[in-house]
Amino acid sequence: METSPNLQRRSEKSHRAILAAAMELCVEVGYGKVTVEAIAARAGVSKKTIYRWWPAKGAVVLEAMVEMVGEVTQFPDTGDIVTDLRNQMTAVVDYFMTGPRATVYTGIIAETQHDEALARDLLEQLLGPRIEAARERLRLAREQGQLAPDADLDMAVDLLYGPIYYRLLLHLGAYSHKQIGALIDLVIGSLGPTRRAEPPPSR
Amino acid sequence: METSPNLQRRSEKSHRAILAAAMELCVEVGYGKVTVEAIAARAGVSKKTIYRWWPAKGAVVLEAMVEMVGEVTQFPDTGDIVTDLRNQMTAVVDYFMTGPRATVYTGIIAETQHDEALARDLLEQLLGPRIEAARERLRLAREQGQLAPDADLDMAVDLLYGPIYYRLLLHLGAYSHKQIGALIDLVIGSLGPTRRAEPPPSR
Amino acid sequence: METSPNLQRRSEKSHRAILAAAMELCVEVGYGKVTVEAIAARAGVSKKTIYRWWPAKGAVVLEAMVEMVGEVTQFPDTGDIVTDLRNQMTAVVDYFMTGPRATVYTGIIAETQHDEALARDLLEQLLGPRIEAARERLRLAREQGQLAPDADLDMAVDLLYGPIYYRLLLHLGAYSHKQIGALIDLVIGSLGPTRRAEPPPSR
Amino acid sequence: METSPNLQRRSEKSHRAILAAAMELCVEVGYGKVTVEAIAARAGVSKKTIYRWWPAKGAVVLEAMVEMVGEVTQFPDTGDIVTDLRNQMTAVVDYFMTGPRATVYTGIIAETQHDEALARDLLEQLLGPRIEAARERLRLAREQGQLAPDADLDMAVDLLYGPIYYRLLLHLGAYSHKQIGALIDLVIGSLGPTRRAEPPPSR
DNA sequence: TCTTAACCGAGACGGTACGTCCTGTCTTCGG
DNA sequence: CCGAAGACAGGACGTACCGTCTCGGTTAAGA
Repeated sequence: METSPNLQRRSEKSHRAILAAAMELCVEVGYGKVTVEAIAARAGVSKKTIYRWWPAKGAVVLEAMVEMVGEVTQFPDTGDIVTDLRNQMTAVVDYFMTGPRATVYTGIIAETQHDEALARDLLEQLLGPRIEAARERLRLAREQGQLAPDADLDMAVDLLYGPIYYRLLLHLGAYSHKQIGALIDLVIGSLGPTRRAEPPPSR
Repeated sequence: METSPNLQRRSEKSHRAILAAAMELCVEVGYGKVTVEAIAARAGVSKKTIYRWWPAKGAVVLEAMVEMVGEVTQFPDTGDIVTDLRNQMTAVVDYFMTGPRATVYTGIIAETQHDEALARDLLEQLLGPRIEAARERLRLAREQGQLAPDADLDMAVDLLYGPIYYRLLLHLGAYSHKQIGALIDLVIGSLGPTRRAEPPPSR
Repeated sequence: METSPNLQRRSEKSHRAILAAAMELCVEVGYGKVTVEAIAARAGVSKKTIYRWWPAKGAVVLEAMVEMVGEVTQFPDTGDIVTDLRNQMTAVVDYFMTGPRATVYTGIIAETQHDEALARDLLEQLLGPRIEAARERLRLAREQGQLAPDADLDMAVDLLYGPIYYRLLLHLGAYSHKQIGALIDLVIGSLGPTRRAEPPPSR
Repeated sequence: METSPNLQRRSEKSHRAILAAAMELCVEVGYGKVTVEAIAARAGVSKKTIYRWWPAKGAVVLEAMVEMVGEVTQFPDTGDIVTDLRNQMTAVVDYFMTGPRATVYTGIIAETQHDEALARDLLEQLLGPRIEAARERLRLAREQGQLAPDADLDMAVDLLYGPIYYRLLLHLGAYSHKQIGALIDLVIGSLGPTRRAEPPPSR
């Protein structure tokens, strides 16, 4: 005995129109200038319909973004950790951090700074899975001896992605493919099975 | 022949009251909920006076922040690069990325995502000088043989600060002092005079 | 096929609250000191709602006034033109030009001096109908032989109402009932069926 | 030994520049859109200087107007009251109630509706003297037997000027020269030495 | 096949803050 | 020491979105 057989009666047409309108507007006028009213107008939808299904603008755009991501950010496993990282990170930078999509992405991240719920969603739906995938790929590499057995995988992820986001969000210019390569070499090198001399023990 | 012989200068009293009010309010209610109106009211100042000297809320708060920074972020040179980095980065994290000031700082960074002028100011007034100081300190260390002679200083800075900002802005939790130490060891280690084995040539 | 089948109509409650608040405030603090903000606050209404339906303060107050006028200014026909004029003009002076309503009325008239649209509305909604009614009553009197067959009705209206508005707006003191009587006697007398001697041809 | 030798140190140059600027601006953009700031800017004068000598915009413009009036509104006595009234009233209508000066004049009158001091000044400086002159001229005519010995001169003035101001301020269209003539004929006729039949006693 | 209840578009609503404008006062500094 | 230049506090302006709330009209499930 279902209590709510058709609770989910949302119109698929409206749903898609809203996501499409949101993404279009973000690209056209920039995330910051997009308003719920404009999305509704563009989608030919009432504001009420948007607020029925999403709590705020950020959530709409996030869903539109998540939908778009698709498999762009997968690690197509070649067996070599450096190659795989290079492929994936290059794709991420090209897709999310360059061109019109960049401002959409940074706009959402900006919004998460004063919207906890959105921060949670961003982490769960977009970031988390990819961080987890990266860690997984690194773990595999470690098992295969491509990394030192005691390599700190969490820090490895931070070292790989941190600089990229840092430069993006602080307006220091996005990384080029070449710089990404150098970054990966450096990070993987320092975690590699043949270790550098221990640094002087520091308190 | 002076071009502007008797320009009336801004009231120092109002100026200080505005900055103080802005910072207080940010701490009390969070950057996102601060409004120009509230700053004006708190400072006992007309809105016009704020708009006369700053283009928007972000600029006011940025100036208040810059004023507060003082010497918190200096590198008190002990001669050892690792110790100095640890001191400085710990101070930065404690000061900017923890407690009530954190949301102020992330709030401003968020605002720069849709305010180019503010982005420029943030870079010039807050970030730039500190990045430059870090690079300078690293250059000195390299000259003193504490880093490999071909160490890429720009990337070093990215590797040191990137993960910290990345975790802050993407809500992954701020670094502990211990993690900062580990990060520095890793980065400096990989750039140290005794090099790790070359990573396998990639691609 | 209806063109606008489901236009949401204005809230009658807000509408009435706004008009009431406007009139109250005018009486309390004087037309000149009433602001749209205050009307909105008093009516428990957002400013937007006022601006949605009226272009400016003057229009709101005018509508409130028009609504209040009711039948105050009718000509209850007794058959005698002098009596009827006296009744009506006395009512007009008492109602519009004395006591708290006076400043409301003069305030609106003042506003029409730099607001063409309001001037039009004042004429159409308040003044015009009453001028027309007066002319109509005079026409009837002329037909009944109470006025000369060639009496200029337009000028008669000007002569009757002109002095009243003139004294009001130029701060010369409102007419007393007695003066109104004398005015009417003079004007109707000069247009009566038994004419005065022609004035000496001039120029 | 004068105690206040230069109490009246106002700069004649500034004074004239202010009045000129005020009048120019009124004509150019309309009384309602003139601001003290604009007058000061146009006159090359500080706002303070304006407020030192006048209480508000209206007073400045009023003085400018008074200065302009000159002898436009005199009654050049020809011996015939109708002719003299026609000359004077025609001049008044042409000068004050037609063309660009009209909106200046109506603007000031509008302002007097919420500025008592200005109302007083208008009466004393502009209106009063002219009303008095008109009454004086009528008194002379009465003494010369051109009016009935018991003619009510105050009401005569109201009847003559009332309709003109009424039509001006209520946007009913200014009187033509011809209408002015008819108006004068009617009013003087009704007060002339050869009286019309008494109107039927009313009430 | 006919309810009937949720969804839908449209957009009015109470709010809040925006950034601008002008007022009338106050301050600075050059002539 | 006057006065231009203009900064200042105050406060209303009219606008823009927010998120909520009616309205009827449409639609699809289930009776």
